[in-house]
Amino acid sequence: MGTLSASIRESLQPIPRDGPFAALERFATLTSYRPGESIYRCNDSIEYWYRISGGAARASALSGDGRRHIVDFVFPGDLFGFGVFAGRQLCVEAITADTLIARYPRHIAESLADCDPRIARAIREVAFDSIARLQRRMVMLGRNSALEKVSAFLLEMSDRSNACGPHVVCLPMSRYDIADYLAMAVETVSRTLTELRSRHTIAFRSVRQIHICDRPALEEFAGSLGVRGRSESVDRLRSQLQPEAPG
Amino acid sequence: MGTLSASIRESLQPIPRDGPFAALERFATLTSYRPGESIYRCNDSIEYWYRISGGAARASALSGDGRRHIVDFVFPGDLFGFGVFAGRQLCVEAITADTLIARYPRHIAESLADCDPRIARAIREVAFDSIARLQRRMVMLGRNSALEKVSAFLLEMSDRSNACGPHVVCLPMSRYDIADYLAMAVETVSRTLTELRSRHTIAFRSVRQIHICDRPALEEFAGSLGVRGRSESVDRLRSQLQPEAPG
DNA sequence: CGCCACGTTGACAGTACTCAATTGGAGTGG
DNA sequence: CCACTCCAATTGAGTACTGTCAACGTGGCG
Repeated sequence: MGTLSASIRESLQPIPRDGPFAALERFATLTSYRPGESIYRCNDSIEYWYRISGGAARASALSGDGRRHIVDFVFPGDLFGFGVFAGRQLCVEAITADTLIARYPRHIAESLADCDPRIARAIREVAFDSIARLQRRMVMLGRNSALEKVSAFLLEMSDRSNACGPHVVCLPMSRYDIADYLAMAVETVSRTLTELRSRHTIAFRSVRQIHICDRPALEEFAGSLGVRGRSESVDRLRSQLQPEAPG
Repeated sequence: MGTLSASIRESLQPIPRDGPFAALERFATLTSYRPGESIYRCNDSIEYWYRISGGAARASALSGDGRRHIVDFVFPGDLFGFGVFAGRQLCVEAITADTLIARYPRHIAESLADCDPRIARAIREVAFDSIARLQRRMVMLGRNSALEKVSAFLLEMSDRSNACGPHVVCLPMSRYDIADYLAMAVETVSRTLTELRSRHTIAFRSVRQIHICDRPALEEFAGSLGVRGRSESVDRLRSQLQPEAPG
């Protein structure tokens, strides 16, 4: 755990002092959270936007039958909380020790956006990026194979939580978190990881540190239209099969 | 088909001449599309925002194995195309006859947003709503039961495509579209609808017009945290089971 | 009338979920 | 330092569900 928290501490993203959000930083409130601690509860009033600057957190919703659904993991640099809690059904909890969160009063942020078009534009950018990422995740969730889901998940984590080395993925979350994120049973997650290991696609440095031995194979499993956009492969596919596009 | 297209024509949302988007309407280009026609192809350049004012359309992505994933259905009044096509992996196709689309040049919209904070704010609203809706859909997709997915889908359509009567849902899309939207096989969609009918939860007015006989039962199947937010039931659940929240 | 796409139903197989037991690692107390 | 506990993670066996393949029914349209 010592190594992990050290690597996380190294990945601390300083609150930017320039850029379009600089004016906003004056009104930020910084708070540190312990693992499992709630940053945002389901029925809290929606008065803030958040930016995570260190650690990791999960945004989860409770389903009717008591099932937990993890809607998103957030990593240093990510903004969240704008449209996220419209229905007030989500709560956000810290995953790692020393999760550092900056909180911005919503009405102040809105006012600043009204005055400064650059801020407004930057907020739009962030929102649009969120939409694009959510849609890619939707495609990922739509895959029915466990192998596809887990492979795509590892690739996504490899891109987003870039704490460890080039081919090493640090997973701050538990297997249960992964299961609730991918909408599958914990046992299946575990089994799939084991299978990937036996295929020598990945290797375990520790339980939560995974070495990607064969990234092309992983991308193959995840399907070419994975979480990351790869236009060339999509082009190739589009030429190969024309689904039902009429003139 | 005559009845359907009539009911759709009645649901035509006129382009608003007032409100925050009024200034934008001067630059709108109106186009009508036939069923299956592409409004936006995968690799088109991203130069426009779109507003659908009549009919219905689907936004879909192609997966690596050739599978089609429908990321969203859009109905009259919906705006789309802002962050949607960041990865250029989505294409949008009309579903019904006389699908009417207004197209706004992106750079003009952005400029107007820069000048008028009300427009910028309105765009933010739309984007945030999209995010919230996408997250609710993510939870819906996460359900593993076919009954839950289809029930939640019917409730969502009942709320969004409010063309028909109070308890009647018009489904402009095919069973295949529904299957690709819910990430399940066509046959399972059909079987589940049949099961709901045999339970007397729904009834078929026609193949694409469904009468909801027992809405509470449908909501029960969909799980209380469905596509629509119901705080009270969530509260009840939260008090019943405390998943793993530490102090 | 026949074609075609859509929709439904049936039989079968495969995959993932459930229940259950075991292993492993971290933290605590003797 | 070791035993003990607790929880995460893994593995195993059996079941239920859904996907696949196939056939059939249906409605619109040339």
